[in-house]
Amino acid sequence: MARTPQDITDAELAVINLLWERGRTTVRDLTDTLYPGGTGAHYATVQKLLERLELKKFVKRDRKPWPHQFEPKIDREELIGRRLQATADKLCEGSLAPLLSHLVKVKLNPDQLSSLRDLLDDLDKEKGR
Amino acid sequence: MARTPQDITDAELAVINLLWERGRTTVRDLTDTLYPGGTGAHYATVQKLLERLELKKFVKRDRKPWPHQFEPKIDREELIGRRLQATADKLCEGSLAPLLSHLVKVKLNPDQLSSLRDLLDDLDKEKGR
DNA sequence: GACATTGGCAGACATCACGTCTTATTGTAA
DNA sequence: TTACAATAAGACGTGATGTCTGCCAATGTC
Repeated sequence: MARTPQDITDAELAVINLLWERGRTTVRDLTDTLYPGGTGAHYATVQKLLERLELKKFVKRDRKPWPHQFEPKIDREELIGRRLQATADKLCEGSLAPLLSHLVKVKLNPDQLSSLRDLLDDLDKEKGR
Repeated sequence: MARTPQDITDAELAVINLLWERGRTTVRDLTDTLYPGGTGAHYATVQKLLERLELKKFVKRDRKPWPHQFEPKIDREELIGRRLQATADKLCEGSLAPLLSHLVKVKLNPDQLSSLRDLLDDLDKEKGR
């Protein structure tokens, strides 16, 4: 049985998290934040993670400026959707309904339930327009 | 950055999936279904997967009968919840709300939305009782 | 009871994912 | 051109994961 690689690994996630904050920045900036007082090795690590993220199309690299500028090509919302779908694929034959029903029945408290209801109402209004 | 091992791996999931169907059964039965006409090696593989699942408390082994009987200690629902929480922990600081809002806003079609509404109504009725 | 068959157990093993680091090359600014 | 920073390419160690071998224990058959 073949192993399924992660879309975005934990270390990669740390990088892209920062990218989501910064929007667009350099390896140097990311490294200095992720590893304050870090060595050249740390810098190379971040570089490698960005390289892999670029390969997987989760990050866009602008090679025009020097040094290169990086920005996320996926936002947190999309990643959430991707992970949810992956969970549904593995556990529910692709159907999202079981995820939803589990959230509603087991994981949500009354407050969250009521804001969910509000959210549904808002959507209805939009649709009605 | 330490890697986070899977709760249940893909190969293990194949086994526990079958366990969910059978409820309670033997290695032999699982192996014959998973690897029709399989060899002794396949049998040992299933055995090892079960051993690891037992270690991780996802499967219970009854050593009284011969051969041993296995049954799941976690059901699909619980595993879904676990995966959802893991996603929330990694992407939303543990909060489930973003998952929910993504599902509602992006992944669900009108039919699914309306059955979600029904589900909420049902829950309300139960609460009212 | 001796034997054949099946199951259990312990551990070896190969592969790959992942995080990290080294080294060499290239570009930039002074 | 010299010094320095960034890029590029790849090596490396560890551990997760899936698989398999080999040996012993339990069971059933004659």
